Amino acid sequence: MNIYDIAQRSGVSIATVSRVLNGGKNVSQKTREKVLSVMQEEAYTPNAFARGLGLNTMKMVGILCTDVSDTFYAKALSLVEGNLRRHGFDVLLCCTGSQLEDKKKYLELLLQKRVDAVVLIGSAFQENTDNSHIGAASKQVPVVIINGLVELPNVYCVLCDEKEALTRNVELLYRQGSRRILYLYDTLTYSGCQKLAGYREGWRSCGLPEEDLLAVQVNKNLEEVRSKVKSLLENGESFDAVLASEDLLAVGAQKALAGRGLTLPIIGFNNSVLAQCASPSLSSVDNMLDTLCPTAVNLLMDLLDGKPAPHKILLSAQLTERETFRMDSTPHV
Amino acid sequence: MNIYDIAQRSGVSIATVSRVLNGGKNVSQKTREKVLSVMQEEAYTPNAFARGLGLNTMKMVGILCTDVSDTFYAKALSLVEGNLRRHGFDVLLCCTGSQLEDKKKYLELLLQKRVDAVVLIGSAFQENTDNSHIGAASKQVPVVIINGLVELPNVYCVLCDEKEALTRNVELLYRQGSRRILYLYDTLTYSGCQKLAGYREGWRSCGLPEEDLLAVQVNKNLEEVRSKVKSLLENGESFDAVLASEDLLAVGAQKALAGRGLTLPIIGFNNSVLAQCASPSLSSVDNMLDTLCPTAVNLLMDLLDGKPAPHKILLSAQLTERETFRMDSTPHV
DNA sequence: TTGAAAGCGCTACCAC
DNA sequence: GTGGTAGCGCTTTCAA
Repeated sequence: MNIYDIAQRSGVSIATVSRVLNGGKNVSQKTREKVLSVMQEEAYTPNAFARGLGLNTMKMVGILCTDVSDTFYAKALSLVEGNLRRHGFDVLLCCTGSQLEDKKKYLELLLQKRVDAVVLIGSAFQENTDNSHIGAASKQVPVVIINGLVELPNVYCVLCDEKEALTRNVELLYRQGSRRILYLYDTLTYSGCQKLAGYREGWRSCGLPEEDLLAVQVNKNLEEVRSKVKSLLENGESFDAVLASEDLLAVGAQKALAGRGLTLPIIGFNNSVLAQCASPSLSSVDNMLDTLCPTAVNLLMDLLDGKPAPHKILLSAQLTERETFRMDSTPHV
Repeated sequence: MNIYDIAQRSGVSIATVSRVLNGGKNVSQKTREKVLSVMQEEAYTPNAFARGLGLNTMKMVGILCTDVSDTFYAKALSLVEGNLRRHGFDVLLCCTGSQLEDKKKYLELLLQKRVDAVVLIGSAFQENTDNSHIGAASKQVPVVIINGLVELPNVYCVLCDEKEALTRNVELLYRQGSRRILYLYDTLTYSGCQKLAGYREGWRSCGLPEEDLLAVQVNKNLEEVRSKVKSLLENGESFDAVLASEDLLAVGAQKALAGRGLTLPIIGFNNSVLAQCASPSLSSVDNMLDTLCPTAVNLLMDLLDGKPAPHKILLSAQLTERETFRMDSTPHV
């Protein structure tokens, strides 16, 4: 069933059917109704490929994400998808993993499908050395990065000030009496670097001795984190509070500490459900996905409408306090 | 840059270019190389819409999911996407929410995009009353349901025997000495009903009195679950073990119990990271997404290749034991 | 092994 | 308001 069939059965030309289909203006009420009723009867659905060919768009946006099974990315994806759909766009999803080669390959794959725009979720898409693929993509369609920063033409970034968040956390703990704050982090993506820089910055602003900085890299795996922190403790490493770049790491640390009967102030990051599930529940930095994502989509819609838009939108984070943070921070270990 | 440009620059016809593009057989080595090199030079990418129009497929599979931000669904999505991509298919993602009207609407939207197949993630897509939309969809493309069961032509289901899993859990706890097992559940989707039935079945097989059945429905929200269980305890409801239809519910119960200084055996469901993050970590039923999803995709690939495939594949679940389950189950309360 | 040409189903421009 | 028709960029059949 195609537009010709509908035209024939309605006794009009395909041009008229096309107008009805697209809400065109120059159609008499009577004709429109007739055509619509025929479409209904025949359960006609216009061919999206043909339409795409003609209009040079299928109203699809490609979303690249390193790992949807990650709680944080999953939430971002959910929000972005919902907002895009509200604007009539479909989402072509592509999970890349963390290998640069794969990210490049999949980005190309997405572009080949002729998406109207690309959204990159997470700063993992911002390489330290080589962002040429993003540059290439942005020559074809607008690129929006959620929580990453790449300064190139036609690339737009909406992100959270994670550096500042970490600085504040350090200062907060300092005011509570902590003097030696362990910082756990996993990857050194742009986001990872920002957080680490924030940790150092806070340390400095509190006037703490630089040689006491205690930043430890771990894999994002609960058991590995737990055993890492456990071994830190066993080796006599001393600290009186814990910050983490990710809730999961905070939970791992908490478990290690609990294993030794310790309760220190711990602050996670991302404010995911993991922080809530921990016992006691963990305070965590909320990086405002709930505003970040709609903002990003709105920005994209402006772009596609040909309106100008800022290349960078920076939101400040917000600390969500829970049980772990309300405790007294008596130095231990 | 289109196929005509490439043809011209290569000194051949578009037919030949097309053959090269599709790995066609009848092209001389020399011609092929020439064309390929021109394509390379011009960074030519065939137009996916035109190709879609000609082939009547863009090699896309639509995935419907009620809520990607849910840990369980996110993992399923991740696995399905990865496996589909491995087979050269792109994924059109659509998050529907739980309203039937929306599910129907989005399913249609997906079909309008002319996807090659539809994958429904979760039994939330199996309504108790009206599955006509699934029937309609299956008349156009194969429908694969992950962890749901709809018996219709061209609908294929890959699922986990959750009923049996719950029955076994009850029996296990019974052998450990539990006599009054609280069962927490949220929705009564197909999956929800199966689990509940399994709980009852286990009760029966243990010869426990039916009037002691203690199944309580709660919302899937940590705080709500916690307060619900807390109020059960306050109202003198007695139980000596907890089963849940979802890890989050188990965690909520655990928190309520901990608030009263109780530690009972608790078994969650889905074996998500939440169960690991809880303290003490929770045993949980693994419903085998890691095998379920690849199996589903392989089945789909067979279908698309015109091979026959079973309409139902049932896998048995597996209990992952953690701290909460290794404790003595001394009856409390 | 290659090329010419007829679709695929739609949009949009131009006439009437 | 309506219809005729030329693309859009590709695949595929048929001839050569």
